[in-house]
Amino acid sequence: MLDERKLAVLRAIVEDYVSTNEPVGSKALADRHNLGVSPATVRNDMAMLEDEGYIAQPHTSAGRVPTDKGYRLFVDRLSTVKPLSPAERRAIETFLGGAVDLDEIVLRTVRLLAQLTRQVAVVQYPMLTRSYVQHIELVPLGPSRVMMVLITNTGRVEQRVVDGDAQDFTETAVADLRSVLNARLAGKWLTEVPDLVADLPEQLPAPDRPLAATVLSVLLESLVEKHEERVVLGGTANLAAGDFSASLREVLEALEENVVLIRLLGEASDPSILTVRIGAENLHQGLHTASVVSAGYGVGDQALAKLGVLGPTRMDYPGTMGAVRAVARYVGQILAGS
Amino acid sequence: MLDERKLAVLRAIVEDYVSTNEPVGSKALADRHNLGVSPATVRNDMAMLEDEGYIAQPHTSAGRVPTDKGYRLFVDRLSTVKPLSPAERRAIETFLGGAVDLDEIVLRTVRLLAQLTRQVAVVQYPMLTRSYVQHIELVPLGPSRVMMVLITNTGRVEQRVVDGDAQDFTETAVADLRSVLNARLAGKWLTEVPDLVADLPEQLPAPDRPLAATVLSVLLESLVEKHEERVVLGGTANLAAGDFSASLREVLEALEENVVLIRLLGEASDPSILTVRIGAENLHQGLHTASVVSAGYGVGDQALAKLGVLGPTRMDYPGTMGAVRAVARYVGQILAGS
DNA sequence: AATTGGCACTCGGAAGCGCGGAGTGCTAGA
DNA sequence: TCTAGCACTCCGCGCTTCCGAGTGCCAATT
Repeated sequence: MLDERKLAVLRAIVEDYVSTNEPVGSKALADRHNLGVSPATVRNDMAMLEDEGYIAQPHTSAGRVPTDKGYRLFVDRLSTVKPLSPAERRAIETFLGGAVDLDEIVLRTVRLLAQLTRQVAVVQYPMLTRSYVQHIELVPLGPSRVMMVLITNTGRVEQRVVDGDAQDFTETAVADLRSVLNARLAGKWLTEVPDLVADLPEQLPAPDRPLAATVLSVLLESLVEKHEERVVLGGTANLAAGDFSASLREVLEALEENVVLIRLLGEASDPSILTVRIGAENLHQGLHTASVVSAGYGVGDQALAKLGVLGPTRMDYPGTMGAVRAVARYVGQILAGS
Repeated sequence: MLDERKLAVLRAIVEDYVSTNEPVGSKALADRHNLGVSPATVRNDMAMLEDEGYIAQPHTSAGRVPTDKGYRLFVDRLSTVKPLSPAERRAIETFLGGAVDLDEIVLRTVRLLAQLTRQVAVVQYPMLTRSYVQHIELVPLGPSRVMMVLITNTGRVEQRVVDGDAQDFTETAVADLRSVLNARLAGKWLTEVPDLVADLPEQLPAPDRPLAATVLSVLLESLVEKHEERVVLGGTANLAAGDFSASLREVLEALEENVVLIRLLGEASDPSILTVRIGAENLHQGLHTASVVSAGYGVGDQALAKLGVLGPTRMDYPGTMGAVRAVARYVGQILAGS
């Protein structure tokens, strides 16, 4: 059905349309790309491609524009991820290299991605569930208030204030609980934590139990609740440059909701496997005119979180994919090294 | 020069233009607002107002539009802050009431402001410099790594990892330093901290000094560096609704830079004193088509930080000012209560 | 002296018109 | 199966026209 040449035509249409933002016609196509056939032939192919739903014309007697389905085919079979130029690679290295703590790494990453792709960048903080406990600290704040600080190997810190209403927590009880918790949990995966502490209150001397119960409930809560993750946005200004004008409001609204952003990046997959969602493939209503290119990143073969960019469906997929993949890899390296 | 009626005309122009977004002419003006004079008279006044630079016409033979200077006069002398409706007050209370920790208070505040004003909301985290030390915690992470956690009375937590290269920090040295630091600093203003710890290394036994020096340098650094504050944005989607279309990119770019946002809110002033910056009064280049309404908020008469909204110069100033003032007050109350 | 009515004038924006050109589909021939 | 030719479509552009809201000015009125 779709022979080699028809695919070449589709590829050419996508490439031209992406770079010019104008419907592309048979003549221009046959000229610019040396397909070795006449415009008339190209027209036939285009008619076929249109029947199959890969391209469409905005109005009769205009050129063709790729449909979501067309972009899909292009991404799946007609394009190869474009590696970055050496200059870009160097830029990444120097730009990310200077980062000191996790916050800064994430911040720089998002800026870098936005700049490289000229689109909106989204970076998720490394997931708690894929990390292990480095240390748990309990800090007495007052007679019945304790602050719990959970530190993970990825450099992430979660802190919560534990309020025990009128209960009195003694210093020694706090100290005891701290050492027990660390003995049990240090080096363990966060996912194991609930099991590991289930029987803990019973094992403690009676006076310590109320404290332990309260602290544990907060600890577990923080594991569940915050593994809905934090995301950072950058490059929103790139939305102003064309394409979205009509649906701009919807897109901005979607980007304001963290939940939406997290869903956007999709389920975690292996690092350096690229996911591309085109147009209506995005679950969220307001993003039917947008595409998302995302990848997991992490240390080794373990995905800690995802990052990606969002742009119009009319997007330079090979280039964007190259940038996302490269950045994901570098961030992994940086994280591993720190 | 500017008699009572001319001012009334200016007020009417501003109000009409804000609500209709169309240049307002003498006829419509004399009709809608019962000024008791004929269109011809209004025209004379308008000519005068234009000479003085309070209004301008987009092109010959069009209605008049307020200039920045016109808005300025309107805000300073012709309008009164519009109090919120009881329904809105209740909405604020219930919306902010449910917040549990500082992060959530700030988040809800920014959403609330954005929704209430239908503009972009900016909220600054309570300043470190106006807070006092609640507790300092040191957590050993490894042989030569310590985490420092600084907790302030406003519920804010700063944490830093202190890396002592190859130096060995003993558990007892850490414990000693912790208790000394807390004895000296608990309850003290953050601004006093540098003085209070200046002579500290010398007063400690020799073996503890390297640790103390390293930790202190990080502590001081965090005070200086992070008092450039964190800000949170909300309601960016409201930018899509008109007015900015041309300068949208610039505005979005400005909003991405924290430094700009902080400057935007201006120097801290007393709570519930409203600051209004109109058009070119904003320092930042890209924001010459925008206005900012901001206010300090805090507990008692102490301003901890600022919050505000950003919108087009064509903005409902009385309403916006009312909303900003009300929200600032409520946030102060909430903070005081927790 | 301030206000008003009248009047001529201006100019932007919408509506209508014509036209060129890029693009298409179709058919007949290589 | 591809190509050349041809008739047809329709968008976008520029041109004109026209309408009306709005202005400035002046003379008359209070």
